Order: sequence, then structure tokens, then C-alpha cells
Amino acid sequence: MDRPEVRDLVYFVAVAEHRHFGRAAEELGMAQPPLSRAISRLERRLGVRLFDRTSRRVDLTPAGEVFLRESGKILTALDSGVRRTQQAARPRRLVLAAPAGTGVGLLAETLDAYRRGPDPVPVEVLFTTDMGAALRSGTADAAFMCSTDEFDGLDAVDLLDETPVALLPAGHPLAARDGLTVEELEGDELFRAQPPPVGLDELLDRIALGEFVVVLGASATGRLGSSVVAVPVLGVPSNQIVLAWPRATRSAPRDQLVRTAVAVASQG
Amino acid sequence: MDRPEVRDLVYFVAVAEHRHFGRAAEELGMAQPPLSRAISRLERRLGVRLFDRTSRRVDLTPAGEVFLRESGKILTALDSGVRRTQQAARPRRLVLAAPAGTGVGLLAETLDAYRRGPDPVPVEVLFTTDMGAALRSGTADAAFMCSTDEFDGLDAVDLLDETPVALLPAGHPLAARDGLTVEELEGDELFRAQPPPVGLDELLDRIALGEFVVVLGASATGRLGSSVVAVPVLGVPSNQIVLAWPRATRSAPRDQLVRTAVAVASQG
DNA sequence: ACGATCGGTACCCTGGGGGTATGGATCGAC
DNA sequence: GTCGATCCATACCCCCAGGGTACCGATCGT
Repeated sequence: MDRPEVRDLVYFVAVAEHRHFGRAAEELGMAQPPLSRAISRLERRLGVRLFDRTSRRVDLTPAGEVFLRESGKILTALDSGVRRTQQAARPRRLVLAAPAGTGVGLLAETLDAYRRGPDPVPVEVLFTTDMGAALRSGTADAAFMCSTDEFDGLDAVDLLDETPVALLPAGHPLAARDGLTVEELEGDELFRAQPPPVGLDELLDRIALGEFVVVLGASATGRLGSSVVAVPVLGVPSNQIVLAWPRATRSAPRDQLVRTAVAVASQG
Repeated sequence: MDRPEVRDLVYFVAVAEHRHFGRAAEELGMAQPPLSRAISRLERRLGVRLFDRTSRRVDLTPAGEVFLRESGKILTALDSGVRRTQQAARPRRLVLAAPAGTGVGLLAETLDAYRRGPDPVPVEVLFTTDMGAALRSGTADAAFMCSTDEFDGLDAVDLLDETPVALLPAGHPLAARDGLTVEELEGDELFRAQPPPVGLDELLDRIALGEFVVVLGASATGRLGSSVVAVPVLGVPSNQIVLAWPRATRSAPRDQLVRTAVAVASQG
């Protein structure tokens, strides 16, 4: 079986996205006729018609829609594979992703313990809101995540439980309470507002402004300031903080970091 | 960024597996010098040395080991993507994978109901022991699986609970009992023997021969014959039978089959 | 009916990927 | 130590796949 080449996939994706050979060719920095031929060649190789085309319209066939999604997966796998390889080659270091705001607690202790441990390697911390994407793209080697995140393609170990706390603006009617139930929270209009996926600092600012209310793990309460109040939430399963990494990858320094994090979490 | 081509990955994998340029070139049906240059070119493009080579030895660098695993993933993704596309193009049909022996019960009812339903498409049943691989490679569109299987890259819906039963040779000391506990089973030497991953028929034969004892879902008891006995196991979480399909794929006939299976399971 | 738009076809040409010949390094045999 | 065998790299050549230009033909708006 002769496989399509990467170049063919890139061309196909460009045409599929523009639904227009001329525009796609322009984006690819080439002329339109070779692009037409490349697509024909690809269709011939696959034995499948990918586009319904007239001189006025270009549309994906059902098979074309399938191939568009598959091409995306393949090119993503290719790019992350290249990135992981390049990471493995350059002077060993680890990239550890974490949600902004995790800094003070477990993260700092883990890094500290790791650097004192055997054969430490420079660790770079990448603060992001999408740790999963960072791992899957090969940008990060490991990441602190919540057990509620999406773990497809990832492996993970549990580190510790966090009792969930509600973060409320200081003046909120429930802010003076010692504990809240989920029912009480759900009655609150601010709780129903979807918080945007931003860093902890901005989140705190917006809570202080009374835009919404969120439930987080207790470790986020290190530096609330005076305008945001944390109140424990009762009757909710506690959040697990986990350390995750891309499945089916090997890295001795990363494994050492994972072991260190587990040790720190269990004795902290 | 200029990406490596598929051809380069194939060449690299061949050399990495043979650890020998000459042999790899022979397998690829080409001469050795162009292969050497292709690998050099690939290394230059990646900016990474993949092999430690002398005139006597060829070894993968650590980065090369990483790239070998990643190349495998990429080529797998490519092949399954092509296969899914070709499936989507040819006259619509569904391939449904199932462990051998599932035939009698839920599978038959689901197929029957599906064929009587709206817009049915020809369904081909693929009996296999590795449903996950069939789904991930694009060979099958959906599969009956157990909740204990590996679901990475798959989506699934629960169909029904199966009370677990132990399958014992007819003459076994525990075969006359009405129910067993896990403790009783674990005391049995036959239970500790690892059963090989074979079809149900062979499994039954080997149980009858007294080679081992297994715990399965109750639906497997349709045609035990007289030499194998099923005894319910108490105090074990019941097995879920699920219907799974590759994540991030779309297919109207498959969705219809899934809906049918859910309906059949809930009213059966 | 005519022009504009757009994809396909015909033809040319260049460069990269493949072939052959050979060099040079390493290791085993003696 | 010498010689030969092995094996990867280099030098050189050649061919065609893939890209460019020119043009055709179909379709749609006016």
C-alpha cells in the first residue's frame, strides 16, 4: 500500500478549510494547478473522491469530512512527535505545566525536593490554563491537573485530596458562613454564571467584582486578599490533585519528578 | 517549520528496527547510500541526531528512541485514518467487533433490532479477542467490550450489568455450590493460573481439561455443555458490558446502531 | 450573450531522491 | 601487524515527481 505523504495532507487540509483551490494555493505559497493535481493524485492513491467540485463550488464528500478529521489527528501527532524528539535531544530539562496560582504550595515543595534529589535536571514551569493540551502537544513533560480534567491519552497518579471551597466576594450574603451545601450554592445566581478559563489572579479579581462565584480546591486560598472569602463546601466529593504525563512516553527525569511529587504529597 | 515526510519516517523505522543500514535498505527495496542520505537529511531537518553510528555499530540515541515510538504512533494514525476514509467512501456498511462467544445473546438481539430499524446498513460482525485494536486501527466501527478493558481513545456507553460467574470443570470441588466468594476462589490453584487470551470455545475446552478457572459475565453461559459448570460469584462488583467506538469520529449508521443497542439492553 | 471566475489540462523545467562506484573506518583472523 | 571483510559515508550521475506558466472549458451573474 502506498501511503499519502505529509505534504498531501497539508494540501488537502488547506483546500478543505478554504473550500477554494485558488485561496488554498495562495496560502500554501504555490500556484493553483499543481495543487489541483496534488489533490487528484491523493484521491487516486486513496481510491476515494474527497471533493465534489464544479467550477463554482468545492465541497467535501462524506469521506472527505472523515479524512479532514483524520488528517488533523495525523498532523498533530506528527508535530508533537517532532517536538518530543527535539525535547529529548537538547540538554535535558523538564517542562512542568501547572494552572496559574498553584505556585505557592505543592508545586514549590515538589520542585524543591526534586532539586535536592538524585540527578536533578533543570525544571521549567509553564503556567497555563490547558495542561492537557500542553502535554498532548509535547510542550510539557508533566502537569499538575484536577481529577475532573480530561485524561484521554494521559497517565496520572493521585497526589492529594483538596477539600472544595467556594470563593465569594467579601460582601456576599453567604460569605460569613462557616460552611455551605451545594444546594445553597446552586440557589445563587452568581454560581450559575460560567467563569471564563483565565488565570487565578484574574479569576480572583472578577470574583471580587461580583461577576461570579467558583468552587476550587483549598490550596488556592493562599493569597486571597481581603476582598474574596473562602468558605468550605460540604457534601461534595473532594477534588483530587493529580500529576499527569503523556501516555506511552518514557523519561527518566520525569519519572523521578513523579516519584518526588508522590513522596512530597504523601508526607506533606 | 518543515515537517519530515512519511517516507522519512518509514525509512527511519526500518533502520531503527534493523539497527543496520544495509538490511534496512534491502527490506525497503532500495540501495543503502540513498537510505544513509535520507536519514542524514531527516536528522538535519529535525536538528537532532537519531543514531550513534560507527562503521560497525548502529545504535539509537535517546532522542532516536523517542522518535521511534512517536513514528509508530504517527504511522498508525496515518494508516487508520486512510482506512476510515476508505470505509466512509465505499457503500456504507458497519463492522461490529465482538469477543467470540457473544453471539447468542445481546449481539443477536441488537443486530435484529437494528436491521428492522430505520435506514439499516449492512452489518458485518468481526469476532476477535482484541476489540480495542480493531477500533483504533479503523477496522471496526463499534465493538462490544467489557468495562475492564482499556478505553484510551475510545468512547463508550454502558449497556447492562452482568453478574459474574465462575466457570469450573464439572468435577471441581466447588462446582456443586450455589455461590462462591472471592476468598474461596483465590484459595484455588486453578484460579491463579493465567488464562490465555483465546476465544470462548477454546477457553471452555481448556477449562473442561482442568487447566484453569475463570470469572466471566453471566451471558457467556449460553452453551457451556456438560463438562463446564457456572457458579455465581458473590461480593464482586458486576461486570459492565459496554458498546465502544473510536473517539472523535462521526457516523450516522453507527450512532443508530449504538442507540439500538442501548434500547435493546434497557428493555431486554 | 458575454464576461468573470475557477478548476482542469498541456507543456516545460528544476531539484530532490534514487542508483552506482568508491572511499575510509573498524574489527576479526592468523 | 597485516589482510580481508564488513559497513556506513561521500561523490557523481540521472531521472522523474512535483511545481510553474499558459490556456481551455464549464458555470453563473448580469
